[in-house]
Amino acid sequence: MGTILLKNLKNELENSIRKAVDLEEIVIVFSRPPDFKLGDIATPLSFELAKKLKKNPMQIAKDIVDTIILPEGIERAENSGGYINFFFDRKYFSKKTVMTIINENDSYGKGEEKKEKVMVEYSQPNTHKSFHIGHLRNVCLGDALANIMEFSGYPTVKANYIGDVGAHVAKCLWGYMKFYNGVVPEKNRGEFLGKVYSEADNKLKKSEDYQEEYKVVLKNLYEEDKRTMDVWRMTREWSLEEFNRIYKELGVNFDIFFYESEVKDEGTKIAKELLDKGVAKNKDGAVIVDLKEYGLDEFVILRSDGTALYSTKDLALAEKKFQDFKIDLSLYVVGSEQKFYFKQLFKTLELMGFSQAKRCYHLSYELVMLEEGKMSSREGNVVLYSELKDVVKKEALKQVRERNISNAESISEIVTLGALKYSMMKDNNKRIIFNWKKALDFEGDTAPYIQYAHARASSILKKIAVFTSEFEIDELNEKEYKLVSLLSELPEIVEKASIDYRPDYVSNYVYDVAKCFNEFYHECHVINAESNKEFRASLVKATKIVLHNALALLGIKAPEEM
RNA sequence: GGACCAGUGGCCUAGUGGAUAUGGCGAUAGCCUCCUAAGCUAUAGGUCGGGGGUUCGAAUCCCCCCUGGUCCGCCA
Repeated sequence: MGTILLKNLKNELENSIRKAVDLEEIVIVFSRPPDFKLGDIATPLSFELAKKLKKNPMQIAKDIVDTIILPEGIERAENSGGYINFFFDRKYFSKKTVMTIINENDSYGKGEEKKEKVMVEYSQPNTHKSFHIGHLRNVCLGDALANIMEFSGYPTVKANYIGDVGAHVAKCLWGYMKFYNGVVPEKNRGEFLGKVYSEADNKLKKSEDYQEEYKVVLKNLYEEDKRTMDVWRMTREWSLEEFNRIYKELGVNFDIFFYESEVKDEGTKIAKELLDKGVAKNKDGAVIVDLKEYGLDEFVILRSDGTALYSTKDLALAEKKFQDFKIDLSLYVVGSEQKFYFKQLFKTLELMGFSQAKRCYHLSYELVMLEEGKMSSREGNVVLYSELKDVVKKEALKQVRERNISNAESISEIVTLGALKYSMMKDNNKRIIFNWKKALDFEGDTAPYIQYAHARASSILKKIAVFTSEFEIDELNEKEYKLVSLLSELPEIVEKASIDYRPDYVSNYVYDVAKCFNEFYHECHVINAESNKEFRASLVKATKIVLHNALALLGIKAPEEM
């Protein structure tokens, strides 16, 4: 890992300020001035000090500006209404930044290697149900989060946890055996099961006789009746095949797959052990952990009939993660409706004595909804991932063909997946109201816009006969410098995203970079540049690297042309 | 009833203690003999849900209220 210029400058500057102020225990906050003309970084420190020193903030700022010994690379400090604004040696900064990016290339933005091992659990689809656009949000967010953790230096394990047991499976199996027994669809077998599930659920609501039949299937499933298990294994495989096809298409690679069916027995054992240890207690035949003193109610960890619950299995899975995989941080990407549940789970893990319980984090996200309301696999009013992908792909293909580009098929695939993923990357505390018009929009704040900027940068570089990363800078104009300045921020953005678990920091950033590049591109010619030609070429290369690296964190490919 | 999340121009959105609130969509007016127009430029559009408070400074923190959503299940 090379030097992170911007961060180093800030550190050195902080030291200089400390010396100038000569006070212990002050927190120095930096911000960006609203305009580059005012400086490169600023601090409102004097307002903070005014209280302590009982002096006018303007005077304090002036004193600091007069006495501070600035580190190398920072030209001057200015007092502006109490703010202290610092000006970089911009040519030096630009040259250093661009050269650093080009040298580090794919590693630019990478954080220092860390010892703590992270596991990100995401996707967690249920077999025997359809994979819809709500599931897509989870995969996109989870994969981006895992990529960000890894890039910021944590050894990271990408984990999936498949829900292959439970009532929904029994419903689907009942429906299959009742109405489709022996049917093996040619293709899209997973989707077929999704439809069977929805149909079964509907019919079960309407008939008590059906209910009785279903209960037998449920019992058979729990008791691992041979015939039922055969159908279960076959259909389960259909769903898994479909999931794997989707993951492959999305370019998502899990390191490990867990299955509910594999941890339920271990979970049952744990629940009983907790009962013996006194961590849990018996209530009406069920095993519960009393969390009332933590404001978390009672947590049921085993049914009174002795069968496993979601919680039972999650306890076993967590133990496996801590003990077998030796992870230090455990991140769960799961919908926000399970917030309370995860608080209970983490508290219980803590009571079980796992030190890692404090480093468990539930990254929650809100639903993807349709304009007419919530989607429900049960109701069957869902937009399937495959439907959405096909429609978007068709539009992308149409648009690529209009542009006369040779490998239309692969480019349109890249554009399609980029557009889908990027749209899922928004603030996870907000609902996404899905609509087709927006899904087919490739302009403005979208992935294709960013990919397009990358393609243009690539195109320029191809047209430059001799590329040299040796350059001097004459005069820097505003567009050039603004771009440099933004590019210098990637390492900090990645770091912040990994600390706050916020993939959207990266998606917002990469959009800003693309926008800034487009503005630069329109104002500053590169190939026929009258000045700064070599510098601009290098700047374009650096931009391409930053766009590529940031998009890669989001799991989005950066095409050479489009 | 209790808890949590959200509320920013017509719509979507950035910003969670700092300077004049960021962009996008849509609208209007321009820019392809010039490195790809999936682009760029300009214009119009704002009680940052409402009201109090803390602070030198609040979209951001505290309190109350309104609206929408979620959870409080031996479902996941």
